[in-house]
Amino acid sequence: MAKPVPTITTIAEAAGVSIASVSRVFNGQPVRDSTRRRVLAEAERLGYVPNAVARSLKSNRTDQVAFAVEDIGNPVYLAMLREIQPVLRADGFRLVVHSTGGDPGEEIEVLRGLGRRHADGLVISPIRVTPDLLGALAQAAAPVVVIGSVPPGTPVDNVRADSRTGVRLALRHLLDIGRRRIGFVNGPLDTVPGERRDAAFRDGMAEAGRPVDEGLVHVGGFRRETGAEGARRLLAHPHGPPDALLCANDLIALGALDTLRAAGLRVPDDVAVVGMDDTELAAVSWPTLTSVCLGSAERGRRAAGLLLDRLRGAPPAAPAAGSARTVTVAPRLVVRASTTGGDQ
Amino acid sequence: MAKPVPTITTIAEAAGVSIASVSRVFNGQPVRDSTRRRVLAEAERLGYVPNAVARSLKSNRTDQVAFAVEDIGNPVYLAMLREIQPVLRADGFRLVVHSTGGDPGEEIEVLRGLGRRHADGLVISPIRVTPDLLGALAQAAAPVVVIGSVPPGTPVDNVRADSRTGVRLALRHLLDIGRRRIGFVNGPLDTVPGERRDAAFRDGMAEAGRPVDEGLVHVGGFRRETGAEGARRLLAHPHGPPDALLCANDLIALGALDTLRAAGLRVPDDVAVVGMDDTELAAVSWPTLTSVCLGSAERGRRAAGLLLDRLRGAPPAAPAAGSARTVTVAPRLVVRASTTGGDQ
DNA sequence: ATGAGAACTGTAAACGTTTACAGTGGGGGG
DNA sequence: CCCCCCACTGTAAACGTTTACAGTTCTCAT
Repeated sequence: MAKPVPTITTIAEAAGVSIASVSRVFNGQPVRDSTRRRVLAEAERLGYVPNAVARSLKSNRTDQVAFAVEDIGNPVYLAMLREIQPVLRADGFRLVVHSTGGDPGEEIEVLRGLGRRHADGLVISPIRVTPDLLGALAQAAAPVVVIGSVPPGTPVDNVRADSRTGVRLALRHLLDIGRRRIGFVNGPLDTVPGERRDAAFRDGMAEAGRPVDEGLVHVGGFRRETGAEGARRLLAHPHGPPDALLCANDLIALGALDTLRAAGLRVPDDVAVVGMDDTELAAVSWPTLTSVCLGSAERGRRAAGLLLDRLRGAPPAAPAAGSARTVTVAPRLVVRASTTGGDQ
Repeated sequence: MAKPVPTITTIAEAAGVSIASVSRVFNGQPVRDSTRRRVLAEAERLGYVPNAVARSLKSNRTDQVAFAVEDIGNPVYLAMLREIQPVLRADGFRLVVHSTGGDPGEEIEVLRGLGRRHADGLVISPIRVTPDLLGALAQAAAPVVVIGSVPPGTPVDNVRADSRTGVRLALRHLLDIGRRRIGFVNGPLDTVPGERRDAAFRDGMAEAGRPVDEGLVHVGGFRRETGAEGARRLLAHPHGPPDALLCANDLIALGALDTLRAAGLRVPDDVAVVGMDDTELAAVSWPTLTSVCLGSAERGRRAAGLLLDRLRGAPPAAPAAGSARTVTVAPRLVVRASTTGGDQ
């Protein structure tokens, strides 16, 4: 009852040709028509399927690309995944997904995996950029594209959002609709996005000539509870609640909406709320959420494109010194009811 | 400037031992301590990393598992993915994700991939079960677990939801809160979930002794627009709008909420709304959405478990005739504001 | 019919491992 | 002091392909 899996040799014998001919048939190389037919017939009859592993061993390609993020459930990373997958697939690559939980150790492990030849390339969006990670990036055994920011000089292609402009867009919008006391609820400052958004908020306020009231700044996680909790704290401000809330992502904004609603404050009449990332949640919440679109989908698409360039180009996998490319995706403010209250 | 990637042979020469010893060092087999140290030192120095492809060729394992769904962006599948990944990872498997767009051809292609040895196993959630697909399932070259229903006798482990009970829970709840004219907005009838939910709705109504008014049944896609459009049609019913709406998934329900709000109807006072799948959207919408949890997360977890059983067990990969296991996950009604209006 | 050349085919080596089997050497019991 | 056994190590074959090279068979012009 042992059913031996047929190999190229099995087929060669059955068809009375050499293994080279069988190989050629399956690689579309020139073969006499009668030979091809015989081989295909036997392959069909015996249920032969070429072994991709053996092929990889010779060709040194796996036709796989890895995608590593903190949590694939995060709508931002999901949006990237949805764009990356079809682009790679069109070029015949399969996608291996790694949810690292944000652990730099695991991220480095994934980078190592490139050396093991698990994948031909990697798109990674590290949430914390440690020196170890940078070291591993520099020595990666296959092309890597980073979604996010890396220090200048890092020899790696990268696609970044422009938080600074994004925050500025949001602040300008809030000022435009007449808000003056603007609160800010952010995620952890030791993450790249957290740190960026903090700096951008302060710069943006300075640009607008508004002092930052530390009593109106709250820092927590990029989670809904942080929004709820931050809003509670800001509402208790001695000078009364702020008239606008800038939240470092949509989840935080949703949490803030919960608190505001519970406190009986009207959005946007009493407090305008702006989120960031423009995830699908923004369109679903009530009121619908004005949000800064940082272009996750586009970042995913661009990253996949950059990676494919390297993958298609001959071996010079790692960017030759100085040839690392940086793409910056422009942010866009998507105005909804939580700041204008009109249409819903 | 060619930097030859070191192989087991390179290390063997550098350390003055045989390749067998190097191999043993990296596989934790008994080796004299001094040997081990020398090998590890050279490996470190030369940056040797074992080649997983070559290893796979010998061992006939890839340490990869594939997960194939229609659209990985769908919250239901995403919930599965989030559970599957850590379970498999704990056993050392990487996850290859396939978004098939619901094309049976692509699904069959993924099944074929098992024969090519792309992966050691597969979790698949086909949205349409065609005869071809069943054939491919029966002949899969590696263990497969189906999330969803397959005809009895199909030699494949599967994990299914219990739509019937789920719908019954929803109907009973709606009846309990005094609703009598219950509308139903469903997805395509030629998909497994669509067909199941339709049957369940009709059975459930029959059980409750309520006739089904076809004017209160709408069929479209599993999309938000279908909900909006279905609600519009049902509102125009000659006897007036229904007092409750059962929607075949949360997206449909959200669309319905949009329409109801636009029409000035109050939810749940005028119309109660129930969704299905209990995705994160349900908790975010306004009013928050009562939804039938069909246990996607648990289905994912169970599926991963079943697959691991097969993967760990010796070669009898395919279930021996009749040993296919079926797990049914119990549904649960999550009551929120869209039917009780209380807490929000 | 013959030869040149094209078109195809076969042989064998290589890809980087794992592992059965056959050494090799040293330590301890007799 | 010898021998046996054990622990370790080395040799070589195998995994299933691709491909350089050499060999074979055609085709066609002469």
